[in-house]
Amino acid sequence: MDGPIWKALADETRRSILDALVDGPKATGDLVELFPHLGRTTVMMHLDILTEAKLVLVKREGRMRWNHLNAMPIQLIYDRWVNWQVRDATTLASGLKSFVEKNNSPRTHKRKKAG
Amino acid sequence: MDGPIWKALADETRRSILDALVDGPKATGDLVELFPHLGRTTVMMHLDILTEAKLVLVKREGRMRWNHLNAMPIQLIYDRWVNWQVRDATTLASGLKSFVEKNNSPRTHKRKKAG
DNA sequence: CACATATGTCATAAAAAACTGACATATACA
DNA sequence: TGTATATGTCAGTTTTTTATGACATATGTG
Repeated sequence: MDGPIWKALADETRRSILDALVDGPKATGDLVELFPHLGRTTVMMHLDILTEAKLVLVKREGRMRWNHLNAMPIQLIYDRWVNWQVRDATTLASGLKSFVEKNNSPRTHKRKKAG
Repeated sequence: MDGPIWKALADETRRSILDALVDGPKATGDLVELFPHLGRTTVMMHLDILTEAKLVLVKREGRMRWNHLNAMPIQLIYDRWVNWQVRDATTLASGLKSFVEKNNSPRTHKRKKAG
């Protein structure tokens, strides 16, 4: 249900795009210039993904496409997080807290490093 | 920097694992039983990703591995979100709000549906 | 020790996501 | 109309992620 939001936020480039939109709406071309290492098609694909997640709202003016930030969907994530916090407080009180303090780098088995 | 957290949360199975751990720590085998459509190796891979993101903390007892939820990293995401909210309030006041209300389904160009 | 159990590691296959070039459309403006 | 500009679409490759089977280690118990 909220899957698309998480997927949208999982990519570093897309999070950067959202950051760039915090100061106000930007045209697609303006955004493309912010990512010199990426092609225009790529940036547009990221914008589509953000738009499907409703994190970006699009307004057209002539041949310009203005991309607006929409922070509302993050509310959903926030709600989920609040639930965790409340229940986690209980978990901490019941013994996990001391474990966390004593056992900071548990180091499980190895995983191949990405790249 | 907080990339691993977002990546970890992007997957539905991993979010379910975190939900399952809210009630308290679980052994790896217990978690495997919660996902009958997945193999043990797969669940362990997800646990590794969650552990690297520090969303899950591991405690060993004999041959048992107890996986604990750790909600702390979400605080980082929360902080980022709060900043957005504050600045978004400004954005809304300066005209985006009426746009959002009038223009609910902007519908950009088509993207192939996943699957 | 012999055996069951729980977890750890590795190589590989399948699926999904990221990225791109080439071409298409649509608007502005002389 | 002709041309420049900004965005839209498509087909394809590359990279990353997800998933799994086969085998290894490590612990508990008779």
